[in-house]
Amino acid sequence: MVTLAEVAQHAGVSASTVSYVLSGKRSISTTTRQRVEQSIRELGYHPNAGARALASSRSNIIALMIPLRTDIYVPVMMEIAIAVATTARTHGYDVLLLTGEEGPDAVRRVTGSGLADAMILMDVELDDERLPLLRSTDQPSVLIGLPADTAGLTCVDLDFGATGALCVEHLATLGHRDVAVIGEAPAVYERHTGFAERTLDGLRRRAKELGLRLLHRPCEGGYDAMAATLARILDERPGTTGFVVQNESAVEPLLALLRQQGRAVPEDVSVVAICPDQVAVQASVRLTSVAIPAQEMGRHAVERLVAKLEGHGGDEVVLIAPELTVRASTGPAPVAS
Amino acid sequence: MVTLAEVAQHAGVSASTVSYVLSGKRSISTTTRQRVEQSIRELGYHPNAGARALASSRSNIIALMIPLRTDIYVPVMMEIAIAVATTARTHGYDVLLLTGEEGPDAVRRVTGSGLADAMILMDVELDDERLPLLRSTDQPSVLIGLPADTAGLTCVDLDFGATGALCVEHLATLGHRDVAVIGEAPAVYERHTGFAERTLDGLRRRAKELGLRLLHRPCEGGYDAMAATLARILDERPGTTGFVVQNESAVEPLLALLRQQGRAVPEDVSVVAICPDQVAVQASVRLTSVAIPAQEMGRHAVERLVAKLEGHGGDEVVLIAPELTVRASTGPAPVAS
DNA sequence: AGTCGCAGTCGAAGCGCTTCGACAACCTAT
DNA sequence: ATAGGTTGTCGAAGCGCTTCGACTGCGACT
Repeated sequence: MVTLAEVAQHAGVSASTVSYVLSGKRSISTTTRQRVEQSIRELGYHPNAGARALASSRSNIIALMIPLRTDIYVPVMMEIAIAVATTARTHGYDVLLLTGEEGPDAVRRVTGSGLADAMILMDVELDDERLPLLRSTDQPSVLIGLPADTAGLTCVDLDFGATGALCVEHLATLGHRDVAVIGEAPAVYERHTGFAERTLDGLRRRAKELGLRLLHRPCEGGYDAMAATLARILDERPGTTGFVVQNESAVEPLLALLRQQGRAVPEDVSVVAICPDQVAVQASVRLTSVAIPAQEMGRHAVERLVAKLEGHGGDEVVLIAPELTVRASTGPAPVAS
Repeated sequence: MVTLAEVAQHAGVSASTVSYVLSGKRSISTTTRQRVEQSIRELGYHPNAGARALASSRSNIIALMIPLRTDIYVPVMMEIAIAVATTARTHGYDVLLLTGEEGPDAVRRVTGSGLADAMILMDVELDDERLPLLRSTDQPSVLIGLPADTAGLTCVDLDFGATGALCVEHLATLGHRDVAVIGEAPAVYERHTGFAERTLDGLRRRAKELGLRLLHRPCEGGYDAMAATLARILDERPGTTGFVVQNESAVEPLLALLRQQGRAVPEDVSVVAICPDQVAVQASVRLTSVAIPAQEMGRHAVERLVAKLEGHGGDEVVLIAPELTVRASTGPAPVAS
């Protein structure tokens, strides 16, 4: 284990000089710098993270708290996590992975121990139990998702309200009057996850403004659940010609079921999905969709956080504007019979 | 920020005593222990991670290196990552998330800086470029996946060879003679990912032993790719009645296409999948499958690693025995026409 | 009664780094 | 020529913890 002192000795300078070469916090003559860098390379020196953290009270670690539930919107979470990790690296930070399991205790532990300099929370509920703690510490943090009360918090999220509105608008423009919403699993609404409720809000509001009839049904993923849900919808509103789907794992089952019932997409019914682009493209019908910009969300979150850590940039809510991409699953409403 | 010294003063003991109360490395009288614990609670003390790491040269952090590619077997990776994180916590470790992006450099950085005490590598290729480094440091590590040469390494993986064999056996028992394998994307084979090649090996070997004809085709996920692949297979081997699928995102497209072509599952053709149970259960036909035990793999990996860190347990290859669950997608081969 | 061992506690020496103040050497302006 | 400012370097003081050796009583041996 090579230490700073050894590098210093090897280069014939003092330890502090080596430190300044590394941090760039004081000017160093070119010759000295080069000599030191040379020694660092020759000796294969790596600064010790613990010592650094102790002396500077900065760990250069960002904690990322991901939801424990592995059953829901997994690819999105994964993509965000990876985007966070890679973006963090470009700013010189590493990422500590926390699962929701510990709940608020994890927040306490991490802030208390100085393990991480800051944290990013995912899967934020409207009235999340971690928020009071977060507000009470001076630990910089960013939420991915939008709680009910954003006062004193920095949040990054897709504008799900606008997303809902956009879906309705698209279907309305095509002449659809009866629209069904296939939502997330009931559990997601029960724990008041912001994005699901906001989407629904946006859908309802815009539908009302445009005079559409809207039927919302939560739906577990999978074929059987989707079959039951679809049957109920068509029973209640036989004239439904437009679908908005906000549950990745219901998309393919829905398409299969529609096909099976002889309803052609997009000739007879139109389907708009809210999902990552990859899902939309890989489906059996290329889906008109509003993308969930997972990477962008992860990147933004880290960038806000780094800004905070560097002193500039305060609390702020970043809502990413939704974009609807028209593909092959939506078309004009069939002429009413 | 409360320090050890403050706790010590508050409790009327020396700093070292507090330290020993915390670590349990020396015996402490019950009364002293209680007094110290009381002070810790009252002051809300949290040991400083950096100081601890510096003094003890142990960070209590495990690094987890996940593949950067988000396009492939994502849910499995996510599930493993979460299992690693939660299992690590139960042993008092936190998890640092590294993406494959940095490659071998990440290994160097982490071992060099003492940031982590040990590491877990996922998505190991047969001839992985990180292995030489791993062998040359004394940093404990565990691989999830199996490289070509396991000498001096600890590995945890599903026994993919046996998995392949098991799939073939099941189909053979049902009387199928012509079996097609829908494999992972070509890129997966090109970079010599162990699990894909081993599965193929197992499939081929057992098929040969049992006298089956086997046709292997790599396949990108998604509907279009699957359509093209299926067409080629049926063109080349019209008598194919058994399918083994090892690409989650090809499963549903395959089922849809078969249905569309009037081939009933399981009456006309049987399908065996290699995928997490959740996928098998949620598919439009409940799939006979060999489960990928993601959680178990993550848990095992951490437990091996902790054993190593505590000094017992050396290098070892843990191959998890595959289990095939019969569901609704396989049945007797149709009588030959 | 004297000795040994052990449980329980303390003091002090670091762990490897950052950072502050000091200082020497040099370069301008006056 | 001198005061003042820069620039580059160094020494030393920690950061908060762990851990080693040493010390003090005490009960259990001979």
